[in-house]
Amino acid sequence: MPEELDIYQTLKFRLISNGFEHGAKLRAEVLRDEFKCSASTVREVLFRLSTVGLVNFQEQRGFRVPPRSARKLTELTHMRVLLESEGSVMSMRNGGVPWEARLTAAHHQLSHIEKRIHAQDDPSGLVDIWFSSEIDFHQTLISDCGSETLKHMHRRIYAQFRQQLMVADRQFNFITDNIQHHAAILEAALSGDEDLTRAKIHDHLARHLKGDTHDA
Amino acid sequence: MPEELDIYQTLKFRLISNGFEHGAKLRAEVLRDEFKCSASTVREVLFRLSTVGLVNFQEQRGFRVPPRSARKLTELTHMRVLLESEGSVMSMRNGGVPWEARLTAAHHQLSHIEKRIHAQDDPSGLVDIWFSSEIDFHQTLISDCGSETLKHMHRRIYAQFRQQLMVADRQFNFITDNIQHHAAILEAALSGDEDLTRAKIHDHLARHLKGDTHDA
DNA sequence: ATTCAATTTAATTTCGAGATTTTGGTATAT
DNA sequence: ATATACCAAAATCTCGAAATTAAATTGAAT
Repeated sequence: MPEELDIYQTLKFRLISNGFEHGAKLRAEVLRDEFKCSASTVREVLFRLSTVGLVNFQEQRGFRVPPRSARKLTELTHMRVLLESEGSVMSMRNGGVPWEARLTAAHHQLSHIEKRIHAQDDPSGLVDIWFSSEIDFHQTLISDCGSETLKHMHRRIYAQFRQQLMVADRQFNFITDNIQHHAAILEAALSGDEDLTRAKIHDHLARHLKGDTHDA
Repeated sequence: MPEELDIYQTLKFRLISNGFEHGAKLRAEVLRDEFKCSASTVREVLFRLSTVGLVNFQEQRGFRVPPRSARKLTELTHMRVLLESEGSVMSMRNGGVPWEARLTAAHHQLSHIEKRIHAQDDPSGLVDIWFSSEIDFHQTLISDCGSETLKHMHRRIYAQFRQQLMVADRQFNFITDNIQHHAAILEAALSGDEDLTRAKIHDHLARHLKGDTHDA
């Protein structure tokens, strides 16, 4: 049984959902106890996570959680805009009606969650569902771009973006805007207007592009 | 001594310069003899090369050189156009005169090599120099984009592009076009015309884009 | 008191062997 | 003849300890 995959997934989820402190050291000798395996195994997993950019590795100095950096978040946002815009436009050309159907479905699901969150006082129980729905929508957006390379890069960037973005806003004060943003992206994509779609994707992420004022 | 770095660099160079057959298996137990080290060490190096996308890794099935694929080359070219266009335009805005100076210098060097190649019958001795000059020019193009993330992604993509692109054209029949392309990119960048620069970068790489008419 | 060097401590990297899994071939049954 | 089950060979993965290197501490000198 590739138990290593479990360790990989567990660590990845924890890294993305800020289960570690930014900049914290990841010592294989410590993590071995939690997963009841050898230090070498943890080491390999950490190497693979550095593949995805979720862990920093330095020769002779071990592994660390990437430090929090407003600049990096800006850069990652910029890349997201670039990749998602390009991928969406390509999907609009290649995907056809089946893609529009899947995008509509993904948006319907996301919209449903976001409206529940918006109506609720304590949305903490919906965080995980919202999280995966948000990923799903944005991945569907670029799913028919025809380039595995682009999608692979986007997965990397998105994961790092999540890791950088501390969701301190547990009250989801941004959810009102998000509902409109996502609807606008869907509408633009279905209308076939490429420039408008690019613009709406940019607007959706714009708040992360300037100086950071992204928590409450 | 971090002898592992030597192994990494050696293998990386060999992978990029097509020192292995595409799709070939990379067995740690075999490579250990060449580098006179343990199989585990080679294993780690291969993991790190899979980080850069130069080696494919599959659970329980070891490491392989990525197979040759026309589609992948197209995708990588597309990413190069996307990243280099964006990075160039950002450099044009941020870099100022110092960047223009460095770009001019890089082009001068590259141009010199390419003209020598063009004039010579057997340019095989100039391959390595041309190779590094070409990298340098394209990296200088995006060097002042202000995003380490973008540059990091570009390095990955460029290395994979090189790996995919079998330089079967040992006679450098493309060199005539390349001289004009590179000059056109330089001229456009110095003129400050962003759209023209994007267009020239696209034209330069267009021959690797199959059946896909990219936007202008 | 501060700086620098030597020493001690802690962490990382390397290693080869044993355990696990895949692969390839052979035999048996349908 | 095809398919399935089983077995042997080879490759991969895991492990814990030894070797190497970085970090922390101590101590001496300015």
